[in-house]
Amino acid sequence: MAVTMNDVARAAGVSLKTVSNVLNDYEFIRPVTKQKVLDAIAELGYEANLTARSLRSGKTRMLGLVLSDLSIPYYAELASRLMTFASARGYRVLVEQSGAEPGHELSALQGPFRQLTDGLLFTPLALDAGTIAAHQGTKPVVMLGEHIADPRFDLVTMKNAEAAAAITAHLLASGRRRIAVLGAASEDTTDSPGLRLNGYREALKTAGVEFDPALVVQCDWRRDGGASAVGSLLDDGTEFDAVFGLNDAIALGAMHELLIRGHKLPGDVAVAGFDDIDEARFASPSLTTVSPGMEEIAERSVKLLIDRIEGAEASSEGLHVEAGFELKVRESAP
Amino acid sequence: MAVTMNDVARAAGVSLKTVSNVLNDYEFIRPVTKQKVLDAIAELGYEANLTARSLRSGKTRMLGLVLSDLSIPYYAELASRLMTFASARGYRVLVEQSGAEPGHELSALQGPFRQLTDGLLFTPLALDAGTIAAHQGTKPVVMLGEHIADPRFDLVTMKNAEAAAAITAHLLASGRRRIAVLGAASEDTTDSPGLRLNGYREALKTAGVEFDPALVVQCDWRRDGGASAVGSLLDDGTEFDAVFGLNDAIALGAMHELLIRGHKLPGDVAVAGFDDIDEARFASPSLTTVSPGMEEIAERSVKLLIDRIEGAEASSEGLHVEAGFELKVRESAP
DNA sequence: GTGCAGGTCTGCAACGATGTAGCTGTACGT
DNA sequence: ACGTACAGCTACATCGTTGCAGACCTGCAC
Repeated sequence: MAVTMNDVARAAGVSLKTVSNVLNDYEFIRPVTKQKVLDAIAELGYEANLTARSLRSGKTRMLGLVLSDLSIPYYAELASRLMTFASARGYRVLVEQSGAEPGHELSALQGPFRQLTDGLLFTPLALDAGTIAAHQGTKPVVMLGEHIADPRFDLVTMKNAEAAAAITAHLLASGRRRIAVLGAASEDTTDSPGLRLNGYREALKTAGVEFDPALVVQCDWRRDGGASAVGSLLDDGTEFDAVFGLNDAIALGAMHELLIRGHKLPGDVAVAGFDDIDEARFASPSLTTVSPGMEEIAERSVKLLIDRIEGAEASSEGLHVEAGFELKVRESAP
Repeated sequence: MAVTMNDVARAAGVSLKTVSNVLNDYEFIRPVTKQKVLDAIAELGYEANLTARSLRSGKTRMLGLVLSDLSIPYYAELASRLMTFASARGYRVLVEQSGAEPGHELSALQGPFRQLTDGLLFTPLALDAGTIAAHQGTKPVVMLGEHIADPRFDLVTMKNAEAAAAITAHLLASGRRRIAVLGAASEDTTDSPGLRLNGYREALKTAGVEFDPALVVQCDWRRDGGASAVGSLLDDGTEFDAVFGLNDAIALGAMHELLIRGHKLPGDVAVAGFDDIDEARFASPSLTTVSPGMEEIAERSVKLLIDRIEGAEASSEGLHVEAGFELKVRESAP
């Protein structure tokens, strides 16, 4: 059996509660008493039982992180950083994979997972704002990403439209005029595909270049999505001199397909992505992309969530945070 | 306040303990009583308090996963699969990043993290077997990877030597004779660099090709490690017609550097890796590598650990499991 | 009719911590 | 000298569940 507070109390010759008070930094304890307790703790090798503490206090000191799949590099890198920041504030992160399925997202929001955590970092991909609002419960939730931009929720996101516009402007500045966009989804402008597409169109308008719907291709946000999307453009005979993948995976997949089919990069086609995942730097050619400030997103979302949990952030409105972005010009689109 | 068992008991007109018995599938309950309880649970929307259950039962139904860094693709993919398998058996996975630092590994082994989990999936990178044995405590631990091959521990690993030999043999079969090895560390043959290097040497011996120490280069197991390692070979003027990166990241980094310096792949140099991470398929050229059976590793390690936790696996000896591997021949070394 | 087995259910204690209330003793103002 | 304030500590209840022991009932054997 493990050492309990009771054992410590007996060894130190004080009451159970005094041990608890020492551990919780209660103000009014004589130094001599405190020392007796600390000595007893050290001698017995006592460690607080976190489960018991959770039961009594109602806090677990864990943050829930809901994302679709940890094997997606963007999420893996984000999770890693979130854990680091959470750890610095004395919290752990418990990850739940939703597979982007509404049922899983909902059960992460309401089910036992929720009980285990004091607050949620939530990347909603399948649920809409109304459903989330109806089931979010009383513990704090911070939204990550931009699928949900609703004043009711706290949200930490990136400057999707501005960054997409900046990278499009970069392609235009290098003389490209027919820029294919891969990965667009609906015309919905509240999610990241929509916002990025919007940024692209804004940049075209600013440059006075006409928008051509034939250059916009839907595809999965994965490498094979990008590969087949650019493949279909080539097969259709659609002309283009640049490709903007709405994320790096798409761009890398497209680059791969273009190289296989014998196109020269960036000579024939310039390629740009979005996210600045690690491998963008090491692709051949290295991928021009935009870094959406993941470090900042991780830091600020953890801070916001913990402040909500601990009551330090009391505003009743949802706070919206947008991290800064940075253009990363590399070989694929100099 | 949340609904408790007491509320359910009152609503169903039975005792607290009967509700508990229903939830725990106690054998001797009349169907009619069980139904009353289930109805009350449904009506009140009762959900068991996991913290209280943990305190009472001493089980958390969480598995600890200790790895160096979740942003490393291999670990991210492994973690994702482990979570899926654990979830199928009703367990969650709590991840701890050690940064491969001995202090962090040790605290994951002994500290509060351990309390929160019923068993540990441990990737030891910095600690030696003796230290681990001295601090592993009483809860089950399953080692992942090959840093520790000690009969005292359960171990799930891959066929490092055999797989490395197979891929080396493949390079030899295609006519390559001077195969550089990137990522070797010490001469230690118990860790993965050592085992893979050994497999390489075995394959050379079998083919009657002499081993040349000049072709073995130490480097970090990352893309930039591979890039600078192959760079130093080129700078030194060492001749080689193939590169075997001891993992895919090294191989991809090397490939990148070779392409930048104008070498033709696989014409001038064939490149092979190890791990079959997702991006190996999508690199240009796509990377020949060996798949170490990650799916199998994930499945069997979770099964072994949970069987230990639940007492289904009682052998007192450490069990050693080796997953099968599969050669993935692609463009970089056809 | 009594004894026994065992199905069905109940009550109490316990897991290990924290919250609340209250009990002392000293310092201080008047 | 006495009341008050508060530092410093203790005792007890409590969080929501499960383990243990036993009560009660029914059916069957003798």
